[in-house]
Amino acid sequence: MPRPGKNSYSDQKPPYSYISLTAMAIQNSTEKMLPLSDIYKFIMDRFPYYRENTQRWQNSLRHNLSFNDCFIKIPRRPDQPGKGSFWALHPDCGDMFENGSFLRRRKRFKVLRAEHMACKSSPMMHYFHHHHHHAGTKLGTPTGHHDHTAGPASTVGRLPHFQGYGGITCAQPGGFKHPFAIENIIGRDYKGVMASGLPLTSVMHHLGYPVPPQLSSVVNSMWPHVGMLSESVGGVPVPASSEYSPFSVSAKGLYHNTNGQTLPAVPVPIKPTPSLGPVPGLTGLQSGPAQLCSPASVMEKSDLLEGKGNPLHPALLLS
DNA sequence: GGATGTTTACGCCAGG
DNA sequence: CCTGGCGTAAACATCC
Repeated sequence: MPRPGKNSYSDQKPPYSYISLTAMAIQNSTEKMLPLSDIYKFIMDRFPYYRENTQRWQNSLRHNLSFNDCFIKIPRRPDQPGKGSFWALHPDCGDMFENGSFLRRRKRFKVLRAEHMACKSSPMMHYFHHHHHHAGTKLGTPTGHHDHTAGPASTVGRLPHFQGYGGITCAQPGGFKHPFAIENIIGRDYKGVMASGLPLTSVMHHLGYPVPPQLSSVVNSMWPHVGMLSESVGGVPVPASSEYSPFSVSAKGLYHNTNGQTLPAVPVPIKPTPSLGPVPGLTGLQSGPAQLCSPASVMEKSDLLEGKGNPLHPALLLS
């Protein structure tokens, strides 16, 4: 029984990974993208646990942003001052927490390495025919430890969904050379953008450069953070309500539902859920600073420690 | 110089 | 027991 007062259970470590915390913050934003400092702020506002040891967890969080392909960096427009880039969710990362656990995903989202190479050299197939075998130069850890960095050999051919930006990103039919030199437009940031398989047009659009309408419609359909520039998307309906679904990391999966199957917007816990419904409860967060609920509320908190079990957290039980 | 990104390395641990 | 996801430390680089 936690002492009522300064330190109560509410500053236990929340049962969320940095990835889920960051995804929450991004999804909660109206533009679906946030600068790093605002991600920090979101987390610290809602989780007292993260008001301490900031150096430690913020380093970890930055590591996650860079390391995980599910996060993409979007450069600031000239009219948007501030430090650092915006961070958004890769449109193809889908529902990363469909297993109901916000601590561990079923599978790490990785962008095919071949997609990166395809941007540099059009014939790409020979890349992983040769390279992934003597990849010991850089990707294999020197000690022969297991491959933490999930190199291309382990992911190639493993992602059935990454299809469809290739046409937009760099491999336009007939070897399309982008009309504007993107390297000049966005400077050194183009590297990170291209490396994440980000559609070229979205960057151009975001930066205020003209984008052919037939391309921008595709872009808008899967890039809500680039949207708002043209509200009517030709032919592709953007579900307006689902973008605010509680913790709607999965909502993006709806945008390009490959087949008829639509994913549930709300992850349903598979793990033993001791009490309460499956709603992870982020519903009221989309607008406004969302006051924290009083610590008298529902949680069991006995098994919250170390994050085992129920993915609910009192700080998220809002609205 | 501090904030922001990138990368490598390693330990822990849950699941298959 | 092995694999892979995650957290953490740390050493950089870059940009304001």
